[in-house]
Amino acid sequence: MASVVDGNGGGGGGGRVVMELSHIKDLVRQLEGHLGGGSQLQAQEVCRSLASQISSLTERSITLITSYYCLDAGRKRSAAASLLSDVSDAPFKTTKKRKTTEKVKNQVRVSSAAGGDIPADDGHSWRKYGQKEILGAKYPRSYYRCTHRHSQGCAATKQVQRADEDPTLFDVIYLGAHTCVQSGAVAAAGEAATATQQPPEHNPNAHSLLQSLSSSLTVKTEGLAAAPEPPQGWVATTPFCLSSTPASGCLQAPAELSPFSAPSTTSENWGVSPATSDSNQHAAVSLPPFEVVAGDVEFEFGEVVSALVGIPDDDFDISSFFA
DNA sequence: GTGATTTGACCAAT
DNA sequence: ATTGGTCAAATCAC
Repeated sequence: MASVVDGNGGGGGGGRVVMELSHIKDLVRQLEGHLGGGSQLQAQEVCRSLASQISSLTERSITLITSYYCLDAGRKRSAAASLLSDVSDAPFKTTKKRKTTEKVKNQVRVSSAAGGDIPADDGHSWRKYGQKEILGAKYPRSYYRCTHRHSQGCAATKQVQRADEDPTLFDVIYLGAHTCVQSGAVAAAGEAATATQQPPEHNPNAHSLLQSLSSSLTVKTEGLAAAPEPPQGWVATTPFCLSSTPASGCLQAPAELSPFSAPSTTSENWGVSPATSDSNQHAAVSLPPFEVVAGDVEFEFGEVVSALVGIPDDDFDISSFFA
């Protein structure tokens, strides 16, 4: 989370955001402590109070981040706009034109599935259409497009490249948003996802995911303020598993790595693990800490969430996710 | 037979 | 000229 602000520490808002979020973390801890403890009426009152504080603190943090972007000569702001932009107006073209910009770009690092040669399933079906040796990289880059490209005109593509420093890790760059309707994965994300649809110009899959998230997440912000910068410009990132079949080896984040966790610096903190078959009906949807990289600009969950859902970040009230 | 993968070629951006 | 992204024919797997 701290990475959303200047790494050089010069940003006036950066430290404050960290402080605010640390405060939120403490409040959430208190909230957890009151859950299930004490008399019900008393606990309810305390929880309500804490939730209110969390809500206002998150809004303040968002304000700080927003003002930070405004101050930054519009660079990150424009990148954010790019992230929010509609990708449907940039469909795959019939030419072999190289596409470099103006596309939703979501960069994550994933571990190989069960230690194998391929990245863990991300819940979508992909078809490989190319492979290329990349200058300066040990391993070739593979190019995938959505299987439903022709049947449904889905323009989503992804690039997978084995990390130089750790062959068991893959850098995956998702380009474009899925416009296809996948049976299974997203559909299983919850009935709520179908109840309220966002306008088609925004990513419906992401919205489904986020709705699931909002109903299933547990808030923990362990070690938030002390989170050091990640190596090589990567913030520990993991794909969000949309798979409805947990046994298929989808990434499952430990509880302490909820979406609101601080980015961890080691990939060992997340990865492939069998989903437990407990009573948690949301177990199939796991959202480890993730960060979106748009161009060379990084975004954290608030902005990412607003971007994915399609709500302008100025209007986005992240406190709703705590409700 | 059908669909996925491989791989060399093509083309645009830099 | 170099590099990266895509195409499409050939090949493979089921």
